[in-house]
Amino acid sequence: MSFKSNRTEIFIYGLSMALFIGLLKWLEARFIVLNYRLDFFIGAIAIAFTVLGIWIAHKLLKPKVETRIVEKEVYIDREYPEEINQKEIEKLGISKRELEVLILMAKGHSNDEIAEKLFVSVNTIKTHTSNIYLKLEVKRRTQAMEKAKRLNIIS
Amino acid sequence: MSFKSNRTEIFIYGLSMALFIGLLKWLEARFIVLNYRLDFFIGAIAIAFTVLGIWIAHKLLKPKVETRIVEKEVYIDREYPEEINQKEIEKLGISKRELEVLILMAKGHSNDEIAEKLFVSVNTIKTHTSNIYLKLEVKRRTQAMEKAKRLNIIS
DNA sequence: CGTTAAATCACTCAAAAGTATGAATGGAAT
DNA sequence: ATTCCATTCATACTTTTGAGTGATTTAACG
Repeated sequence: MSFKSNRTEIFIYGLSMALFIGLLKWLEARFIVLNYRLDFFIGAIAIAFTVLGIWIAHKLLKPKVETRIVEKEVYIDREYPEEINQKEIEKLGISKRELEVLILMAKGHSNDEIAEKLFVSVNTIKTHTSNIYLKLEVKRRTQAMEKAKRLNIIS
Repeated sequence: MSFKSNRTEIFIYGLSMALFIGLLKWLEARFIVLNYRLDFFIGAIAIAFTVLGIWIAHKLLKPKVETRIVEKEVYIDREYPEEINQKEIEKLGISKRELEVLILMAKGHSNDEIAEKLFVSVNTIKTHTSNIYLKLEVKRRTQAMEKAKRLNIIS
């Protein structure tokens, strides 16, 4: 259980305690309920202090912090378009060949055309594209194009 | 104050109450503390039930939730925000709806996703895309993306 | 009122793209 | 020397996309 350091609440609790003790003393001096309704009296105290406990717990308990991440769109006007790309490529672990494929892909070429240009089979291109999608964390070729351009890893 | 519907906790609380009453009865029968240390006895009960109250509050009360919003900056590229070529769109005869489809397409959405976003069927989207390809004089969606961006008809 | 363009949808067939898995090779790093 | 990785390729299967055709509805226009 963790508490906030709220002196006012602690003071109120202490004051309540003092008041209850005072009340008890007064009742004791008067001999009103002590003999006949001791059960009831103690029950009342129990209930009262239970409620007090609930109240102070409610007051003093640290609220659970729920962190909510809100995406804030920040528009940037790029002045140096060719600056970031190489770092991003390395960060994503995109290989030379994959980059070649990515560039041709972004120009709008089909897998067959890319395969022809690079003198390899379509299957190879498919493997490359799949790996590109994994590394770019996308599902489709269009998303790969979009993300690659946004990250400036292609022009 | 709102409670979770946890019967076990309520049962435990009731049991505690019963145990305390039983203890009280036993002490009363024995005449041990009632005369001498009544203050102490009642103080102990107060403290015990305060603790109990804190405990049940901790257990049963819905946790306070403090929402902390953390803004995560998402950088969005906006090189030439206002230079979208309206003339080119008109020249190519691309309609409003086709432009909507083209924009979503360029963001990397599949036909299914676009259909869902625009509340129409996939067949409709296919018709639109086909017409877009005709008007842009391209064969594939990747080429459409490339050409549309090159002509600045999309951002 | 008829024409026209835009938008809607369906259906079929075909091509392209993507998934999953396995495997061979050769170069670089340890 | 052996591990690691990039590159290559294959096969089988699924999903997505595209082509072609036809049809309905609605709103705008003269």
